[in-house]
Amino acid sequence: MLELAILGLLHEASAHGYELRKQLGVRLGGFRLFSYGSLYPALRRLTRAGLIAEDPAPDPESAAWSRRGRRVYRITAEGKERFAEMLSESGPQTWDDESFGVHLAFFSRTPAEARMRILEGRRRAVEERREGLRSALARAGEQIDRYTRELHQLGLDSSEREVRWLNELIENERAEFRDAPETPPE
Amino acid sequence: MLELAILGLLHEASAHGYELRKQLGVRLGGFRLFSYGSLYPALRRLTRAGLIAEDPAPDPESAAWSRRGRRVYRITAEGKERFAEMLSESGPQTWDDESFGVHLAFFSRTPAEARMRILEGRRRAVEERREGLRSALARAGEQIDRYTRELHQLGLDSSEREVRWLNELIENERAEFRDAPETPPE
DNA sequence: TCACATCATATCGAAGCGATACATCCGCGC
DNA sequence: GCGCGGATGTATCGCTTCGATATGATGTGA
Repeated sequence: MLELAILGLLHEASAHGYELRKQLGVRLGGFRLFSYGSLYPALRRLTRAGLIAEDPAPDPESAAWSRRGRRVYRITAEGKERFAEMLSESGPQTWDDESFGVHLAFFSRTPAEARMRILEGRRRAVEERREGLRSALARAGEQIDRYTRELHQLGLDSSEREVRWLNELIENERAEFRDAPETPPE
Repeated sequence: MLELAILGLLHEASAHGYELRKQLGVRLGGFRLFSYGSLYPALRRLTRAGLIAEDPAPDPESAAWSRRGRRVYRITAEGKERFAEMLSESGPQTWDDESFGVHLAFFSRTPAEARMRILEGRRRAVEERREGLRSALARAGEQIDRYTRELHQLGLDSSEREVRWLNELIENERAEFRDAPETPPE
């Protein structure tokens, strides 16, 4: 997850760890902020795997870039390939809150069919949750703790909203695809 | 988090691991389901800490209880104490989605003042998120990726809803407290 | 009777967290 | 021009949780 996000950001511009973390906060709308304890190990993993590489010490001329201690990373060709693969993957784990959010953040780089698969998968997942909550609220009725019931109600409302939101996105995708069956503009 | 949930469930009835996990799914309205890889280590941790204890092999008479391999746990006096402490704790981490959900699931065992602190803390946290999303949507406007903007919009809507939901709960608490200043019934 | 689902415990490696440590750099008050 | 606090920046530690997987007992129904 973090690795997908890092590759996505480095795809746009080289950066160092600290900055990546800030960017991530912006891109993911604050719904997710990875800790340094995740970030730095991830950067090392990616480097070891050859998906990113550390930029050499910068030109001493450009003083702004040469702050001591900074380690600037760039994405490699292999990294771009892997990124494209990951973007298009779609499975149960792709549909959970976290992973879906990250995928959406890089959706404009995702091929149209993969976008569709991911949106529909997410919809199925949210619908399941919605049905689970519905039946939990239906059965039980009074015997369940009132706070739990409130929580279920909030969850049900938000699932319903998200399904509607997904329906709109999906409808949009379809419309766009009708207008431009090849890779849609972005 | 898991430990709080386990203590809470065992407070109500002794149980074995597999069953605890199922119960957790019900109690938390499916919004959270811990894996076995978390559960069994947690049970061992709690046992080592003396907060729960393994029930001795059950009376061979009661066949239903004596299924081989089952390890039934009960909460100890120390565990009950610790549970009460944990319930009333309130800090930034108490206010994140997961932790808040678990706390809410055992809210009827939580003292009124602690309930208030937790609800208000959660409200502050959600309001912060809401403001962050609002300003992200305001600035940028067009330059941000449209999918990201959609995600932000969904997040904003759901924060707004949750704040309203929290306001109602808080108002309820206050009303209840006015009617019965000592420990409210439940 | 035998196959299949469910019940049940358990462990492994990987990923992420929160805290913390430790430097450096920059702007601001003095 | 000096120092100080806050932001910048990298890094690691111990811990929790996850998902996959192994293993076997028990119930159930064709």
